[in-house]
Amino acid sequence: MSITTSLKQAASIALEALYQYQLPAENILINQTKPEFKGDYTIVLFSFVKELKKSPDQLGQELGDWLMANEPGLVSGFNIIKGFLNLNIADSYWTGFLQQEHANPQIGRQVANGQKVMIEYASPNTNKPLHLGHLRNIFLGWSVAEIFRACGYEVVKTCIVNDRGIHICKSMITWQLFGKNATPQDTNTKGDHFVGEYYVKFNDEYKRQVQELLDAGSAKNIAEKEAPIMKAAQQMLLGWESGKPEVMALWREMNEWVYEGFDTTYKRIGTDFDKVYYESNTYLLGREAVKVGLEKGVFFKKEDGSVWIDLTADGLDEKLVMRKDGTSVYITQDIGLAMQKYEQYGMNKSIYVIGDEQNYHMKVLQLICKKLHLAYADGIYHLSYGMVELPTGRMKSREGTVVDADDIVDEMEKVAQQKTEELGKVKDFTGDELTQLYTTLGLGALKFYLLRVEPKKKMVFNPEESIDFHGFTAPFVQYTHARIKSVFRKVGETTSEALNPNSGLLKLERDLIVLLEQYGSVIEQACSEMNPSLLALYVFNLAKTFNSFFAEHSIANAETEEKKQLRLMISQATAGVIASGMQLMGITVPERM
RNA sequence: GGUCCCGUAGUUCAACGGAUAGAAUAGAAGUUUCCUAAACUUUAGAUACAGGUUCGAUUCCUGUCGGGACCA
Repeated sequence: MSITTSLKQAASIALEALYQYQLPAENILINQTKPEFKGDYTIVLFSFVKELKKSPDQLGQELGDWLMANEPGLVSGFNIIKGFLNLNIADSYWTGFLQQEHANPQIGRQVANGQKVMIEYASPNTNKPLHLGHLRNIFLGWSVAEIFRACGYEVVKTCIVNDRGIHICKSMITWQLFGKNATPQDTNTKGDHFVGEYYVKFNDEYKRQVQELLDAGSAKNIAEKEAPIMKAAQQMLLGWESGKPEVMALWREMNEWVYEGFDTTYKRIGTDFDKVYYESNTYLLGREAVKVGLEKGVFFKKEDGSVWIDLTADGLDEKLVMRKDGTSVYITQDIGLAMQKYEQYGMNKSIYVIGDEQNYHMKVLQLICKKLHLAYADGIYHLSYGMVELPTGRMKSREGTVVDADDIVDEMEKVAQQKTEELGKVKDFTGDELTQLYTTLGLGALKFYLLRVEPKKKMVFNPEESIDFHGFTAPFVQYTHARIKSVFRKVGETTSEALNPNSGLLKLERDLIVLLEQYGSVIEQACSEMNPSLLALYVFNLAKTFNSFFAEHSIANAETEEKKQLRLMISQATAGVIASGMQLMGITVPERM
């Protein structure tokens, strides 16, 4: 149990014992004591000072006395300033914690809880390569999956591939017209980039044709409709829908190229999926749901035969769920897929990592599932994240400002290489070791950069800042880990001797143990908020505090053997928690750098 | 027209309604006979505006101004 939980429970019992006042432990507010005051944790008294009709000073004194008398293993002293009861936690508590946890690889993690969570992320279209926005999505999805696992959940990672529709037909028709049977292999191009080029070319050609028609005197809306290449793409979509063999063959081949490209990128950035859904298989789903909804009276039919749901009572509007020609719309497919996922996996929670432009859509999806009384409706969560913008504003494909995923990873690794060579600390590494280090540092920096901001907030990707490996970055944290490992290589391991609980702790030693003790709570909070940025913040603070400690106190030449052991244990625990916390963000840490 | 999100140091990010609003970068000044200076120490700098709720508001409510997303 965490120290704050223990303190809350103790305080709750104290209030009952002293004043017969019942206050659930979770309603007691405990903060970390501000550095300018004496103490480790602080109980904020204001919330019950009024109820108990006592002065904050008197209340604090009585509560403090009670805690000292009844929880001597926890509380060793206290002081009261205004309505704040500052508690000193006993040194023996901290040394006991350190003794027990310093070598525990499972530190902060929870045992299996029997719950299953599904996380859907990445979810690309197959007409163009992945970009920076996908990376934020993928890193978030992966990290949240790891965090749930650390909290005892069984995790299923999924991806829905948007592999059908007009967008892919655009690439297909352009390849047919201009591709001269070229392939990714014989042009030595990554498959997803290869197909993406034809998508770009489609737009260029389309624009050209529209202009041609405008010049010939067509009205704008006519020209946009009549451009031959657009009509051809639409023809192709019809061909796909009716299953024309030559269209299907081309579609399969081009998608295959894209998947090869995606797989290369996924592998490189260290991500994968347990189950991949393809929209070409799922886009007809959901019709059953429409039928059920009509029977239950959740949906209604208009005269033209289209089916709707009225959400005006929930502050939304009327939503179309099936067109008059009987074809389903996105929301219908999503309901259908949600049903299929649940049938296959029976998960307790289903998390969708999708950009915030879909907030409305996801709200509607969940609401409809609730109204249909689907078993898993309450388990649906939209992990909504904000757009990644450039300092110049939004990325726009038309203006060529989209940051390609492969390019940015290349760039980051190049910077890692350059900085490593400048410092020259690992000249004895083999080529493979160096390559691995550049990936660890470059990719780590990128992941950290994208994860350190709260997901729901939009963020600015500043290329210059992103390649800065100082301050609030992965390499800073990784460096701390490498330093600790270096100490152990030189000084040796910790002994199994028990720490003396009464030898006293210096401020920075104590600060570090206090931080280490918080790790489990941080994971828990990151899980309940689905927010990896909390971990980024935490490991950074831990590394920073360790660096101060490292500069201030010697480990190898500690004043006594006892101190040396204490500091080795602190170091070992710090390295372990850094590695563990970074792993939850999909970031590895080096032994040397 | 309707719904939703966001405005914090020059910049990028923090702060369950809690103490003197924290970091990082950029700026200024320092630290290497000693465990990795990708580090450490010191310094200066911010809550868009106007009301309200209360012991206390960056946080909650109302309005204004600015930015963004979505629905039709």
